[in-house]
Amino acid sequence: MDKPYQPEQVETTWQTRWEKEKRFRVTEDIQKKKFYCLSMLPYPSGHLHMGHVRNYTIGDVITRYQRLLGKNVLQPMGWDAFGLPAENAAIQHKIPPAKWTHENIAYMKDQLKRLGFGYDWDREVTTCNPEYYRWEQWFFIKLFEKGLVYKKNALVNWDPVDKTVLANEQVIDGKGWRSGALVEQREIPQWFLKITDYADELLAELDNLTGWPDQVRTMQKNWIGKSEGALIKFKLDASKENITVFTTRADTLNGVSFIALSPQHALSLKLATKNKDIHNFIDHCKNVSTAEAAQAVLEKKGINTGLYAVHPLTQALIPIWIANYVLMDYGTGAVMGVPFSDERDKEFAEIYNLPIKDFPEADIQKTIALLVKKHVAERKTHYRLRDWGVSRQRYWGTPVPMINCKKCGTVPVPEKELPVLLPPNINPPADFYETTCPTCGKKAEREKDTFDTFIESSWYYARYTSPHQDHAMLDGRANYWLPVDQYIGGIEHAVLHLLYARFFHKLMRDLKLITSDEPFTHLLTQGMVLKNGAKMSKSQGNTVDPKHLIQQYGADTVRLFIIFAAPPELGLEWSDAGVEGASRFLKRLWNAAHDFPVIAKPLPADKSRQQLYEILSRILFDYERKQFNTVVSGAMKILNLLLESDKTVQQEGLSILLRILFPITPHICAELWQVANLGDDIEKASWPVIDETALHSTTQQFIVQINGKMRGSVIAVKNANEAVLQKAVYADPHLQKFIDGKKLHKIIVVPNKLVNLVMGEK
RNA sequence: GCCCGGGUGGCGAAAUUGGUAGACGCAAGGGACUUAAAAUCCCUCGGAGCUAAAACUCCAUGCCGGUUCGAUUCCGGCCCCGGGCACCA
Repeated sequence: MDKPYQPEQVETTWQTRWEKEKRFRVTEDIQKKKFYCLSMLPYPSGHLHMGHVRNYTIGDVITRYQRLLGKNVLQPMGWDAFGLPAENAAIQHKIPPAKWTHENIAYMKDQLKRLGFGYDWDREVTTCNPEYYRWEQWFFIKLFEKGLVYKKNALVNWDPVDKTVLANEQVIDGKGWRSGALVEQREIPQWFLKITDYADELLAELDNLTGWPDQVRTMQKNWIGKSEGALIKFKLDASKENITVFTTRADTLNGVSFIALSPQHALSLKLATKNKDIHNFIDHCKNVSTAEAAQAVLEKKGINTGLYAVHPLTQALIPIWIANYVLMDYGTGAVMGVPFSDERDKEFAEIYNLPIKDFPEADIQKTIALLVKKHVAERKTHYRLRDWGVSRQRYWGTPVPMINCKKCGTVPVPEKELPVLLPPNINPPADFYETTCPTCGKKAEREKDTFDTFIESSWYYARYTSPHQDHAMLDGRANYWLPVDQYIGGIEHAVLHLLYARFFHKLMRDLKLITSDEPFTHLLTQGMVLKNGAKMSKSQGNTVDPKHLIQQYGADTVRLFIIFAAPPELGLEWSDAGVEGASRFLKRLWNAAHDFPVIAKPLPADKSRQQLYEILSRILFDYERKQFNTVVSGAMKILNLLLESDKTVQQEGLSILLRILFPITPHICAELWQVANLGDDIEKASWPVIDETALHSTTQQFIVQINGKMRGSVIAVKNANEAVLQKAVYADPHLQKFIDGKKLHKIIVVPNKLVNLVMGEK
């Protein structure tokens, strides 16, 4: 009687062995080809969810596959540990954010280990530890010294009842999520990184990122949004002032029927001081979240300023309005309203009965050239991309390492005083921020704000390469491992995280910390694991904890199922059904490996062996294109085939089967490799290759189509030509009725696959 | 609203990228084994028509149209679902 398959026992055995042998610890080895495989690090929210399992299983499959190909593979793991949920937990359950975070990390780390992922834990990064964020503070100061950092006023969501700044996520239908109060946009001073200085390079290099999905490259291209247009000046009728608009359609200048200003435009604000109606309108416009999506769906509203601008060509007077759909962040905060050619302008014009002027559209480039010549316009390249606001009015984040001195202004904290540590608790004593100015020595105050957590996730991948380095942000090891060869993470990060990380890489390069231009050469954007049709998230309370599945079926079954359920890039609606099938397959594999005979060297040239290698060649192809779900189907086909095959192929087949499944279900394959007497350690075996002799055959099946419709098939010699195939088709009794009484016009042959006879009436 | 994806049996999906639509699996139904159940094994399984059964025919990849000998795949238009929209991560 066979020994029954007990996953937990098998998995513990192998996990213990791998840990003891430090199997996944790697060092720089110039003799071997390196491969850096990275999965996006998790936010330690409490438990792993199915999205994590999917992400990390894909990463582990690629890692173990590359190891079997003989490469020196680095696969690290860490924790994106700063963020809003820790503060919410602190408020709701009175747990300090640090305690909550570290407990979550301990729990989730256990879960990752239980799933058998091959990480080099020696390189673990936890972003809320001072050893990590001190280098972020150091780096920020370097950028400040280089002039890549500046401070300016910017809008935030303000909850007037709770008296706090709200994240966009915390604004629901324009109201604060806890207080229910109508939010207000409020202007406060904030730090910005000059990502726009890098806009051209970030855009141009997208063309070189051929290992990235086109989808992501397109999204980033559109996000950067480079557009060639013109600045056009409109003189005010009643004064010497001007309004400058940016337009990509200077050729529509003749169709202008109004000028629309953003409510935050300097002229709008100036008018508000004198005119109560305008003041009230601008105030009213503030009652909306700063999120672009919220503003884009607003009903269009405006107010007439009573002022007029002079049309630069016709000298006609054009009314100036303030409109809620004009964004201050884009262009100059003022647009020329051309209802005839622009949908939004048209909608606005219809609401306020502004004229819609008909005019012939002209060539844009020629018109701009002409307008420039007449001194009416100035060529301007504009980017949709805005500088990155990195200040957050929060406790649980990296403190901004700056000091505000009344006399000297803003001064960086001296390098030797880094790191600037977090306050001891969420409501620090008033004197906590008191300090002295490093320049003049007088009393001064430290910055209370912390950094956007996107900063931590913009360079963690580099820090993994230089673990335990206390004297520098990165060291020489970084250039051995970077860039990352394969990055895997959710499609929801297609723009923000991946663009910021690219930006940071270029900043680190320009500060001579690394030499490469881009951080990630290949990117796999895994589809989201959905529950009830929506993204699994803690705030929606629809996460699924894999804990019970692992307990019931074991890690290999969970890994196998999540890989089998859908191709990596597609969304996956979660359902527990189907896990049973994965478990059943592993039991059948277990039993088969115990039953199959050990035979020395038969290698018969039979049909099963040919099929075995046909399936294998497909599997090897699927590994290369990372379509792992069909690797699993292929493995199932091989097992089905072997169970029906002659004993002579069974051991050869099993050896192949275990090796191609090993990256997906490593524990059971390692165990069965020993059981089947194939060796002590499956990782010492080479990756399977195709035996061409097994595939050798002289004949081939050809699909027969008549007028493009499949009507049967014929067997013919390999590489058969038109004449041979025609003869075979005409000789086939089954195909007679499609041929009789018809005239052959044309024969189309797809080599070794198909023949199509195009026929008509005689 | 704007940008990017997706839509194929009851369900997850496949189709080596323009050439056999539905591989592989789940669920379901029937059978074998069993005192019984579980487990396991075998068979059926998109729809309609025609059959005693097979064979065969037609329809079918969100909807409408186009290109092609041939379209799930390419092009145009629409509908629905998901992701992102700069302070969720």
